[in-house]
Parts: sequence; C-alpha cells; structure tokens
Amino acid sequence: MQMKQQVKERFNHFLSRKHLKTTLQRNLVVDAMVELGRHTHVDELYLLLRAKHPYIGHATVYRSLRLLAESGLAREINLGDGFTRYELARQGERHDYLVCSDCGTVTEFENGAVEKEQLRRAHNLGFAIETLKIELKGLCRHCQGRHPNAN
Amino acid sequence: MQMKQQVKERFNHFLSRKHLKTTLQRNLVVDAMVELGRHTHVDELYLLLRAKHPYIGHATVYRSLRLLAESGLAREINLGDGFTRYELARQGERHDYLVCSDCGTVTEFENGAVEKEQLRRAHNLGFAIETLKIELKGLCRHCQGRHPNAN
DNA sequence: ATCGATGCAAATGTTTTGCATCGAT
DNA sequence: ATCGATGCAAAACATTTGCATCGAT
Repeated sequence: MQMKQQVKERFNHFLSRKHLKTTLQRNLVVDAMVELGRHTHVDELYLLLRAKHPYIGHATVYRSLRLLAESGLAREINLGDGFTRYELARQGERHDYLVCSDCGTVTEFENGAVEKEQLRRAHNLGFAIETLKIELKGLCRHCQGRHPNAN
Repeated sequence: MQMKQQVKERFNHFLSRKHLKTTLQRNLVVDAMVELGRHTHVDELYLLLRAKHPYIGHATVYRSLRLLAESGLAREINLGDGFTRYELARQGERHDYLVCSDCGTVTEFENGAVEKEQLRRAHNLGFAIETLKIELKGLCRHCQGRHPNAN
C-alpha cells in the first residue's frame, strides 16, 4: 500500500521541518493508524502496538499521536466519554457518529448533503467553522436485542 | 427574576417524576447556573457555591449538574481541554450547537429538516436513536476579530 | 558528541465512588 | 421510618511529566 508511505513521508517531512527526530516508534504509530483506517482510542492503539513491539511505551503513543495531530495528518476526536480518540485526516471531513449508549461502539456514517447545509447556516451566523460533528446516541442493533425493554 | 423560579420548577418536576428528591443543594446548583447565565466549569461553580455555602461538596455539584443535564435543562460541553463545562439550555429542545473553540461560547441554532434526515438514516442502520447532537466548532464572530491571523 | 526521544513509574488533575450520616418523602 | 442524598476522603480514570538512558542527527 502506497498510502502508508505517503502519510509517513509527510509526517517525517513535518518532523524535520520542526527539527524533530524521525524515530522507529513514531513511524510505528503512523503505520498502525494507516493500517487501522479508522478512529481509535489512544489505549487501543497502544495495546495493538504493544502486541508486536513489547517495548513501546504508553507515553510515547500519546506523544506521537499528539504530534501527528499537530502535523495536521490526524485529528483529535472528543466524544465526551472520558477518553480521546484519534483519526487520520483523510480526504473528506466526515464526522458523523452513531454512538451506542450501551456497548459504546462507534459507527461512522456519512451524510454530505446535510453537512453542507449545516455549514451554510453556520456561516450565515458569522461562524468560521473548523470542525463539524454530528453525534447520535442510541442503541445499536445488537444491544436492542439484548435489552428489549430498557428504562 | 422569574426565570429562576421557572427553571427550578421544571427541574423539581423532573426530579419528582423520576422519584428523586428535591434538596437544598440541587436548588442551589440550579440557582447558581441561572444567576451565572453562561457556561461554566464544574469546579468554577463549585467554588462559587462554596463561598456562600461552605458545606456543599464537590461530588454533589458534579452529581447535580449531571442530573440537570439529564433533565434536558442543561447540557454538557466538551471542548477537549480536560474538563467539562455545563450550560443552561435556554430554548429547551435544541440540539444544534455552534461552539467557539476560542472563548467556549455556545450558540444554539435550529435545523429541524436536517435533524429529521439524520434520524432517518440512523434508523436505516438499525439504530434506536435516543439523542441527537450536532456540534460545529469554530471561531465566533467576536473571536475572529481578536485573532486575525492565528496559526 | 549533542540533544531530542524513549520507557518506566510516579505524578497530575478531573471525575467518580464507598460509606457513614443526614434529611426529604 | 424509609431510602435516596450528602460530604468527605479515597479511588479511579486517562493523560502528563521527571528522569536516566538510548539513539538520530
């Protein structure tokens, strides 16, 4: 996959521009993010890396992801559930989440038309929009089955 | 001010509907929120209350604010800076927010058509939606002026 | 050789919880 | 009288930081 190389290259370019060092660990973090191809908790990524590289540290993953976000290649996602997620900033600007209030699973979905309309309205109110997040909370298909009559 | 009474009344109604108790502390929290009239950190509110009522506890403020949010009279704001803010939900049933990433001000706006469309799509994915939140982050008109060339 | 990066553990800061007591119903 | 609510301190939690060592430049 050449996308991995491309992202890694851009990250390394960012690093040297800032007089920071290209390290094995930083590359491992970028690789893992590209391979995952979806948003993830910091800790999830840490465990994933840990499995293959026992000596990588928790702090390093945190530090690398923050750098990756600073470089603009990833972004921080905050769903208000206590921990930070990161996601590669791909082509598009999708931020639509379905969060299951029972099992916590996050499903992404897309609705470009809706987003455009929201952006237009925000603009009319004088806002310079940076990010757009649409968050729906409810029970996913699986958890609906398990709790037929919750509440 | 009669708005304070109105909010307090609605909150108490919510409490009794849930078979929860109306207490001095819960009323103090609501009062403080109405008086402040703006979003605030939990801890800021705690210190404010503490000044007049030395025996109110940290945990109680957290617990009361969460209840207030559950009742729909307030909402949680998460700017990703490590602590939670709360704000009274003025018009009640709005779910679209413009959050200024600089000053934290929250502006509500409405877009019923968009919401309906989102709910429909979520339903198609098998989700039983409980809450819907559309959050746009960016610079409000005021903060745009103050930082002409940020970054 | 320099000086930033790492891993670990300890520290931090916010939010939650256990528990004995208090107080609204 | 019951049983939820409170205050406190301790716990839990994700995240950050200090420091000795490692490694990219």
